[in-house]
Amino acid sequence: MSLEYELRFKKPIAMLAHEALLNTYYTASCLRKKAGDFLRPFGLTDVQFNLMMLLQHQSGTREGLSQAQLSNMMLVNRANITSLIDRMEKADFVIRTPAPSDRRSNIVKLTSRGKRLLAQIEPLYAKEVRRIMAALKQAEQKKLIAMLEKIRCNITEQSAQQVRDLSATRV
Amino acid sequence: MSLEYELRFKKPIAMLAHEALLNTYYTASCLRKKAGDFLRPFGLTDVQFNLMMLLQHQSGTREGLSQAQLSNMMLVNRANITSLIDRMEKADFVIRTPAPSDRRSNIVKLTSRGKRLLAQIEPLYAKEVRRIMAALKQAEQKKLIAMLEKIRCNITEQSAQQVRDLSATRV
DNA sequence: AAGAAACAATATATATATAAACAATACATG
DNA sequence: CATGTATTGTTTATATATATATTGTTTCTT
Repeated sequence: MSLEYELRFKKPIAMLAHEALLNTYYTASCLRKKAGDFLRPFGLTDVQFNLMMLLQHQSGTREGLSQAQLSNMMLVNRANITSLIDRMEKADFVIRTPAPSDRRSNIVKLTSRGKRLLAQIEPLYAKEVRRIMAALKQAEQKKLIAMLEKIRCNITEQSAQQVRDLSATRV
Repeated sequence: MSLEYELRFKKPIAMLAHEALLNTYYTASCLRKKAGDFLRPFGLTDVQFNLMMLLQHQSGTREGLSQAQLSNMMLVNRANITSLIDRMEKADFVIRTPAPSDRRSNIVKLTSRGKRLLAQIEPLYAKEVRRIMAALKQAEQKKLIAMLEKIRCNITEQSAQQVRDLSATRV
């Protein structure tokens, strides 16, 4: 099932590079939509579940992560972390506690309700992830990861033109 | 540069399948952010540019596409298409015209301003897409596309459990 | 130690995503 | 031809994304 077919395009995508890019974007979109459908019955969005997973598995020696750490880990900027955690605190999934060492910082932790819910969802989620990604053999999954890493590497790298533009503005 | 490193994870992602999924999602996110940065100086968002590209390259014999066609092609639902096109019409990039055959339907077309802007941006955009995707050889790009298609195919497919659930509700 | 720079969280504004409900129109079928 | 059903676009409500500006803290420099 090609992208063109799925999106009912009338004409093929002219550039292979563009087709690869659009496929990446569209697949991520489909994965998000699927995650949303899966999580909705539990009263969670994909972003909220992601945050809870981070709190559960990426906390350091002490429980919890600061909002800044969370926003770095989630691709969600600080502005959104505020309202996201507002909503999750209201739903009693997480709680803010002041950081002992830095009065600017909040440590976000899972509540017992959050932990219970996560423990319930996680095995089902893992099973569904495995089912979907079983489309690819393990070696293919590794290859996919490597290719996507290469692309990200080229995104961050500035083009020669951009470097020239920047140096021009500095004059 | 692994995902774990880029997102400053303290612990590795336990499941390969999950790592592949998160890589897909994160790479798409980076691509969108890059597109946003690239298009902002032109006063466009990535979604708006995408819509203009569809109007330019996917119109049939007659110029323009209906809002329903556009929303199918964009992963944006009808609700959003309305406000999206409101904004773009306000900015004089597109215009709604009544469909001759169906009084429910609007045909959306590029304005001359929209066409001029697109003509200006498109070659620069194509160049940047080629630069980024040059991280992969052509054969690799094809392989990437094929793998992503396989994943999407597994997303739409219902799991055995879901089928059981559905048939249960029908009783 | 005082000021500058960096950082954490919040607030605000705009632009998507997504679902759900609704009105107008088109269509299928008895 | 009448009626039920599907489709198109709009509206509303909630939840992200994103950038920018602001406030309170911390850290770095001198």
